[in-house]
Amino acid sequence: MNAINTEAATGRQRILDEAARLFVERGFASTSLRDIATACDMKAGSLYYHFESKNHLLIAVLRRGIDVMTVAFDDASDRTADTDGHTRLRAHIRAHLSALFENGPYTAVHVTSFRTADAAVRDVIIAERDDYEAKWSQLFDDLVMRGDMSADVPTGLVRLTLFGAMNTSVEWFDMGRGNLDELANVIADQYWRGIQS
Amino acid sequence: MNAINTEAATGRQRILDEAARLFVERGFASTSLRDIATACDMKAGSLYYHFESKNHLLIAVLRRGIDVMTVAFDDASDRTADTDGHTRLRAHIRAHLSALFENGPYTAVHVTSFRTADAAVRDVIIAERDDYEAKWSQLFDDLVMRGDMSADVPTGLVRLTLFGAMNTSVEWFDMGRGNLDELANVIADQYWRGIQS
DNA sequence: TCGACTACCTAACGTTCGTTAGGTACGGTC
DNA sequence: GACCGTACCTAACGAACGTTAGGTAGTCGA
Repeated sequence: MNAINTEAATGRQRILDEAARLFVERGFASTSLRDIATACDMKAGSLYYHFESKNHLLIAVLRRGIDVMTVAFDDASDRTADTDGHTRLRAHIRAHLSALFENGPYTAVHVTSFRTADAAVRDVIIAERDDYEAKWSQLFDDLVMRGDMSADVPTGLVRLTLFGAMNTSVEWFDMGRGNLDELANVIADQYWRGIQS
Repeated sequence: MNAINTEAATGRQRILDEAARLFVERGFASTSLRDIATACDMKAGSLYYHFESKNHLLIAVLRRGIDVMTVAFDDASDRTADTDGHTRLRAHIRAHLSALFENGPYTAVHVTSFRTADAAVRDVIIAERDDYEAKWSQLFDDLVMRGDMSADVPTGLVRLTLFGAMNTSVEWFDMGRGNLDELANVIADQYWRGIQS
């Protein structure tokens, strides 16, 4: 499947892995096809056997990022659909963080390289990514409907700030030092209860 | 001073303005010195009269971004130091958003171009930017000390997620459509009270 | 009137980039 | 053993990049 093995894959999969890693590390524009090829023990021209351009490679990486996010979200929904609001929110936050840190660098590329991608790339990806954001909208709507969440809350804006809070963690969170469960709890508690005493 | 005039400045100031705007719009790596020069009605080589390299230009832009943030923060502190916790938090959130949207694109460059900047650039800037983050840490410490904020809250993590929530707004907030006061209120309420019913 | 200084321009340098055309080694199939 | 598709490599193209050396108009105090 999309298993992240202990050691590197080969061929097309290897290219996707290394490209995603480098896009997150240095940004899309600062990563050359020669950089990616070298990381795969290949030459730059060889990448064109698998991808017709650098932009199409980026599209493939972003697509996989959406897949990873979506699978994680749906899994969280399956596990917590019948629980209380706080538990559901925390599970979905944990799932998004999992997509960012535990299933390859694909989802993180959305955070670091989507904004400055060519309009042609963004147009292709936006529609697919909107489906993921719609899942979050539905989650918030459901929380309001069930009375778990205050109806006064502007769910659209809160959802956007929550994305910001989660996504920016790729800039400072260190999987080696920090604990992802703990981070998910902090964000969930903060969004649920607030920080006032 | 650093006034943002109705129309473009000249010389060095003009270069900084256009460079910051383009860095936010396309990203640092995707903005060429020829792009910046053209926006200033200049030629690429002329930029070297004012800046010794593209990286030094980025440093100058980032420095100004820190200035803008810091001035906004201190101003908010002066105005609300003696008020309640919620008011203080909202004022500082509003100040940060003001730095991002109302005082030129300088601060926004930190969000979009700092992460992928050369290590040499980051090293120069990090120390100066740490001072700004320390101001936020002190604010949180003070809120806890005065009993406004729960002592259970991990202020370090919450501060990082708050930065994420605020900063990512440069990707979706539209000054023409949205209201910055309203956005500041939403974020402040959410962080203070939470979203639970 | 004269240098000196400021603020640019011109033209080019060497490098790196995405991309392409044509070639090659190799495993499987008939 | 001829053939073929797969998965690469080699070598080069033109374009764009950051950067530099040297030139030039305008301003200004002496």
